[in-house]
Amino acid sequence: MANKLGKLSEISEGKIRKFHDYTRQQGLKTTKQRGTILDVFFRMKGHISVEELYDVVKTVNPRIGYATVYRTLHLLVDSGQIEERRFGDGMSRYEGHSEVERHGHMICEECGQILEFFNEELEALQIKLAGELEFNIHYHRHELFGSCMDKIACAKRRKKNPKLK
Amino acid sequence: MANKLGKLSEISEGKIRKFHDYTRQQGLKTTKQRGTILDVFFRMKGHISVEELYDVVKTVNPRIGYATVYRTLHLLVDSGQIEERRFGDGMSRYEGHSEVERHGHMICEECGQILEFFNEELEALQIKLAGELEFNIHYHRHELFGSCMDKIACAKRRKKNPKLK
DNA sequence: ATTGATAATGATAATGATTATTATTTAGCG
DNA sequence: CGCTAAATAATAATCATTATCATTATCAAT
Repeated sequence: MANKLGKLSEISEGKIRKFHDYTRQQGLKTTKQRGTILDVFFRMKGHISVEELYDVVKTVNPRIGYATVYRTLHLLVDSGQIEERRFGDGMSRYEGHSEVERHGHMICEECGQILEFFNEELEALQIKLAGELEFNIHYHRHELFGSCMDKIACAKRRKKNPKLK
Repeated sequence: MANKLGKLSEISEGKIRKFHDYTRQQGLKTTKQRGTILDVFFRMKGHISVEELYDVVKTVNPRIGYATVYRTLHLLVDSGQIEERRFGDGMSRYEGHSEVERHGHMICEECGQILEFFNEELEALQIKLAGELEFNIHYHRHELFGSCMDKIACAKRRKKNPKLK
């Protein structure tokens, strides 16, 4: 199932394996459609919307429906292999390649670029603050909205992304 | 226009005044409906959804429409007097009583309670991290999802909030 | 390999929050 | 008072996401 997208990384292969462990354990079935969707998803990079994924999936198998893409992404989230994000552009985005477990995002409001950041000190501080209010953190969301300074690349990306306001 | 909601705070009165400054400056008109909506909104506390606000507004003036509530909230945001938040429960929530400019939220997944937190060190750290990636922050969103430890109150709130999953 | 129970699929309708439309009413200035 | 632009209320439209349902595919047991 080689295609013009990047090759599957070790990490991705591990995630696909864990996904299959999960579905088997849940008594769910293995299907070609899910195989295709997983394969495509894990070759893409970044924070992928359902539409973006579907568009590529269609090029591999045009008979796969939108609903199946949704369902498979939900299963991937349930199985813990990917994460759902909402950055306020009106749709969910999914990421499967977190370099680190917990990280934040900087979202450029000009061009839509998404940078990731992680900092130990920040993590510790959050836990400390939660503790002070007797709060137990399951997961967090930390997003900085603003503008990236890479103005040339920024303008280029903007052109490719006409949906941006 | 006294009702069973709390009384208008100094801060709220200031915000209402600034709102009127804004609309006048923009050449917009003053209407009874907006007056009612402002009055109700600023007597409520917490992170208010359109539906919650509309339900109370209706009790004051049942002839006010849903769309007017939306429009007025947008105007309030545009004028800088309140902030729009999305916590992932599928709808926008608005807050007008930030004790501090920038703060984060801890959201209890059990009962829906929303706590606010603020920390100087955290703010400084964010700016530093953004600087390292040459990113200029306009605003941020920092949310910790988890469980509050106040289990008795938690269960009570849960009962009042049947929409929670 | 065949069968049977059940999960998965694909097409499409439904949902629900938000936004746009439009005919009518109202505010605010001269 | 009368005019003009803005605001309102009711409702239709939008758009991402979910639910529905008839059909098809998987897979364990035979």
